[in-house]
Amino acid sequence: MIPNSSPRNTVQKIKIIEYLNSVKTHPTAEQVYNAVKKELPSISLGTVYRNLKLLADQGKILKLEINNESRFDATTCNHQHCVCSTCGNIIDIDNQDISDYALRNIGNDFIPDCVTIIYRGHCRNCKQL
Amino acid sequence: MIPNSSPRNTVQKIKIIEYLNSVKTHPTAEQVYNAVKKELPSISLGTVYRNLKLLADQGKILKLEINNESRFDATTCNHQHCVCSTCGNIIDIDNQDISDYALRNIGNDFIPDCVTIIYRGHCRNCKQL
DNA sequence: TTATATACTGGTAACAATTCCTATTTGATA
DNA sequence: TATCAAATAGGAATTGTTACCAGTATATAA
Repeated sequence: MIPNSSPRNTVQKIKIIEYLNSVKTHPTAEQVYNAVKKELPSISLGTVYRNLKLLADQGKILKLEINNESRFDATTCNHQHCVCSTCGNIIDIDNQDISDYALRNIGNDFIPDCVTIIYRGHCRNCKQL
Repeated sequence: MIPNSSPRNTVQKIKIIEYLNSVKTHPTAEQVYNAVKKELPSISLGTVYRNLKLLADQGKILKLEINNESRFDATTCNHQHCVCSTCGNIIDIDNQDISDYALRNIGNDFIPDCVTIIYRGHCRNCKQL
């Protein structure tokens, strides 16, 4: 008998993915927890963390590290992020050329799997002077 | 009388910068603390954190966020970093073209101050199959 | 269907990185 | 030098994250 080792589609996991797919923001684990809790009041924070880690390891979601906390994104293709120093919002940039250029020109010292590009500056709304 | 509000060159701050200038690694706050402590046994971890944050805010050092912890780098010009998924080492890439390309092609939605580029993959030593 | 193995869960404790607090010290000005 | 705000040491508190474990629920096969 072959041991059952396939991942399971639990309600918790499904709701977490559904939530991430429904938002354009880049929620923290805590924010995912609070959102999913509305539909699944008994879900625990640990389960949210466990599933977010699982999904990120499988490449199904993206994990960003900004200001010493993790943020999650259901859009996994190589896109870029901008962090506004004034309002703190995170804006997506969708320019495959930038990632491609970065991956192509890295040289021979390192064999990259992927590249994370994070801009810091100001969004249009917060543009100053 | 004008209040004294200029930043002070404390021994602690100076030793922290000196240490960062002396290494090619990308030490964590804890590692900076342990290193500076050898010369300044009474320095506190809080002081290290405060100064690292201060220096990063002033643009005098670079703060990287890798695997949920901060790492610091005295080289502030736009260079790139590679994190080896196997050995965990961080390797510098010094290719201004990549940062320039990323900054030039960002479009009009965001006005960037700087760009952080982090590759994940494998270094030469850990290259597999 | 039902039985079964086991992946996953909730709850909570533990942990590690970072920030905060307060009395004390120190560096730059006058 | 005397002054005094800025910076410090030390430690407690906070925060984000992971680990643990006994109980639960899902996917497979009969």
